[in-house]
Amino acid sequence: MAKIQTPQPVRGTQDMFGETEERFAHVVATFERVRRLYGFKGLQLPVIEPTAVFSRSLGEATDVVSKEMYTFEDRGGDSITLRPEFTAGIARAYLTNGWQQYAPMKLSVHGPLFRYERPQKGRYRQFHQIDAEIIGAAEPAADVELLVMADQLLKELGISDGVTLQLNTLGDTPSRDAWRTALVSYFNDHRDVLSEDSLARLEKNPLRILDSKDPDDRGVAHAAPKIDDFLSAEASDFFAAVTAGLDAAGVAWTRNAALVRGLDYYRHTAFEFVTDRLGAQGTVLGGGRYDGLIENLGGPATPAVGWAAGIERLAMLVDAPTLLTKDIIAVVPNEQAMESEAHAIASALRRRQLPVFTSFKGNPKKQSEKAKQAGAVAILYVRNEADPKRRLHLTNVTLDTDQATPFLLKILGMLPDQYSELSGDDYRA
RNA sequence: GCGAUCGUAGCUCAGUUGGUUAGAGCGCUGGUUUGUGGUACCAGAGGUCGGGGGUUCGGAUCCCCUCGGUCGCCCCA
Repeated sequence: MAKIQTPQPVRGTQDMFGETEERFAHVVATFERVRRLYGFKGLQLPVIEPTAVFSRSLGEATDVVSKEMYTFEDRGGDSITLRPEFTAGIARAYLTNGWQQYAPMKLSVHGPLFRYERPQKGRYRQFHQIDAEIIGAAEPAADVELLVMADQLLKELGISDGVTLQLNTLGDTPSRDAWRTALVSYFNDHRDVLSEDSLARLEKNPLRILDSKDPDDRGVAHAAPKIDDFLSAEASDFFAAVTAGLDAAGVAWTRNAALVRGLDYYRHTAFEFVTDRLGAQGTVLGGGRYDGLIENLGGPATPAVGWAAGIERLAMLVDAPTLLTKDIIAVVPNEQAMESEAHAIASALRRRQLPVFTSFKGNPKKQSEKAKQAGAVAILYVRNEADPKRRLHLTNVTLDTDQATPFLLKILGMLPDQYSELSGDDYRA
């Protein structure tokens, strides 16, 4: 009989467990806490959307739309896409639910996203982001609040040290278009020195040449026309208001005039929190203002700002969590006959909110070893004694001597009434 | 899509210029010892050497193809 081949996981997906999972959960929990501090409402959105949601809003020519989307036809013949980002889906929900009535809206989401790319460090085909958006606010104060929140989040995660906020403005639509035209003409005059990649960018996304990694491009890119020379008075004032707001809030930032965003819909503020600790994937959180997006989806002109951050990338930067469950104890029956009583005691303690480790099998010694591996601070042995008062014994494993007695009394207080006494000893000394 | 690199037991890895029955540690199972102190010892199970093809008397080892992991380019969080 042929051996059954175990199916392998889909490339670029991950099974998170143990420390990896704890780091991930810690990032999400911290985000959920911080976004509430700023009054952002939570959202749960579909993972699948009509393909047009993304193709119309991100720009047909972008890599995401042209070659990275998981798109398929469903049984009814409709073109469906697994979301490659949050913003477009949020904009769609805003329009189809009539949320204009709530504007301005502060929204947050987190969950899986899908992009068909070659996996590498900090990059997966199914990856996860946290995301915050303010829709329907044209004021620079909205940009500032989002950035202050991002800054606080990174600080609370304890990863702000190696991370810097890089800030730029892309101007309003007239400014951006004028700048873009100037860039195309400038780079066309310097085709001879541009790298092969950048020649392709010149056709598709000339702004991208500015942050090219190719040494050949750096010189020309550095001398390229600056957005500042094309900013309208309004765009200039807007950016000044944003930077003034950040300064007032005590958020550190650096200007990066070469910072551009990959997707078409960005205007005005563009920003990235960048680190050098993640190999090729330096951006840990990125976003900006996208005043044109909602119009692209057939809605009214609606100003909006937002950012997203890769949970996996944040999780890799977080210090190894020392958040192993505190005060977990193990309940071990001294012999087979005491097994059901031991489990009853374990359940009683758990109902009183105490984390309890139990084994399904093994002699007392094996169970004790397992308990220690699981991080139990103490082991409660259930002995085969006729007198309930003599039946329980607590052995301290890792508690300090001065903590041991209060802990024993705490456990005694949690036990069912028939156990009025609890002996104890300490093997640490 | 392109490039580099790796792929031997559940895990981390040895395996010398190609040479009999492919090894270790940890983990797992059973047992002995012990004072229920992350003890020590004994025994055991577990491997299509990623897959396919080729060269050879003989391939884990050399060659080709393929699949997968990792890292980089592109792009992006």
